[in-house]
Amino acid sequence: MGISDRKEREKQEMRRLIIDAAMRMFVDEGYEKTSIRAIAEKIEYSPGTLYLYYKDKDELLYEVQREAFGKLLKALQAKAVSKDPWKRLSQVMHTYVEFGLAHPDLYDLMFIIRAPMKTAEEKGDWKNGDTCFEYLANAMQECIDQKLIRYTDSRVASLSVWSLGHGLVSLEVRCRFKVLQVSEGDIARMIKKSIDEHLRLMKA
Amino acid sequence: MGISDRKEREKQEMRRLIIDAAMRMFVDEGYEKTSIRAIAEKIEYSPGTLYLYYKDKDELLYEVQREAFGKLLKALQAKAVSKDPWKRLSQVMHTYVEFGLAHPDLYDLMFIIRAPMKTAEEKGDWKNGDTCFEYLANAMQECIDQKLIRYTDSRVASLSVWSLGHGLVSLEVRCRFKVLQVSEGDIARMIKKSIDEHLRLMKA
DNA sequence: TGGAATTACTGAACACCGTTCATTATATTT
DNA sequence: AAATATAATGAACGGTGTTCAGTAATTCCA
Repeated sequence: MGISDRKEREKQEMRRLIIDAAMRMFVDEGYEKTSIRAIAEKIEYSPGTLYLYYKDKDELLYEVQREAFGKLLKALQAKAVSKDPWKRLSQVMHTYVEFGLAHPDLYDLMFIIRAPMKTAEEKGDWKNGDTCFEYLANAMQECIDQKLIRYTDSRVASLSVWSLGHGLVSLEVRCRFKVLQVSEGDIARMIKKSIDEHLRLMKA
Repeated sequence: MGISDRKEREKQEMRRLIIDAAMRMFVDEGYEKTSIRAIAEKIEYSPGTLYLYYKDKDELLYEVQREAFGKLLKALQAKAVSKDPWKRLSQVMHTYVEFGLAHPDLYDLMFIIRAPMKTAEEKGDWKNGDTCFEYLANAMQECIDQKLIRYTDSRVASLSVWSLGHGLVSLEVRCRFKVLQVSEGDIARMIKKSIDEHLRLMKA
């Protein structure tokens, strides 16, 4: 049946059109400040139309988040590929933090804002987010298997390094490091050093 | 001049009335979900009146944030008082994380949400926030002076432990640890362990 | 003490927001 | 060509933060 195929294709194209516009606007203006009306205007449809393709703004964000995790995953697959798990762990961390600092608004909607998790809970999984975490967890597990680090519980170890990375990125993008009274360039250097030092301390 | 004294006193009382209501409601419902109208109704004034005492919602948050940091500071002064800087460092970290997990909505408006920093930038300082950070920085500096830890740069060391603590709390309160597929109780234990392990690794 | 001036407060109005739904336009099927 | 099914619309609903002309209360001064 050719017609329903085309209909399905057109529907997917419409969803793409919406998501592309939404992603660009979320990144340019932030999630909260981007209105459904503004997205609709950008793609030259009426506000109501968006609701024929996505059930609410939260679902829109869920999709954008999924794509954002896809980007992070691609970055990991490109830059964190060392066979040596210890090296790979370091690559994962630096890639993660660099991604966050380079795309603060994407990072925001992936890891900081509250909204999206509503839909994520309903759908029962955190698309691509899971995969990104596994990337870290695998490197960590291999490190422990090969007794390269001083942790024994790989879950706690993963929790720690992820939290450190997230803490560094999120305090930075939310301007909380202003309290340090240090120039932006210095902060960037200190963030890198912070990761390296932590990895150094972990080393068996 | 007694009258203008009383006027000033009444003005301060009014500001207290507003802030107390705002804080309670921010904590109960969150910042975004608390409307100016709702605060006004709670204290039985019209919405416009609030604007005679605070210039916008952001300034309201700035004040609430200041009080929240006051609470954290009090907690630190109560629970992190060991003479031994190493012990004190551990007390600071555990107090910080316990505070965040016990008061997630306060923590939210202190360290996570974007809004308040606008006013903080205008006012040029982060009231009480600075003092809380100094509490950590001092303990850290003493540790380094006494060569108790393997860091050399106290700023990087402070950055690291704060980021770790913040990462743990904020990923938890924003439900990102769901990816771990672990029960809430276990996560709480892993968070504590994560801090202890990190301190252990830091030890000289 | 009584009228003028100052201060405090109000609440309707403005320009937004996410979302819904009866209506209209388009496309497909019979 | 008419009937049906699908797609899109945009006005309307109940909400938001904020402003401001108008009113009520208080203080001041003759």
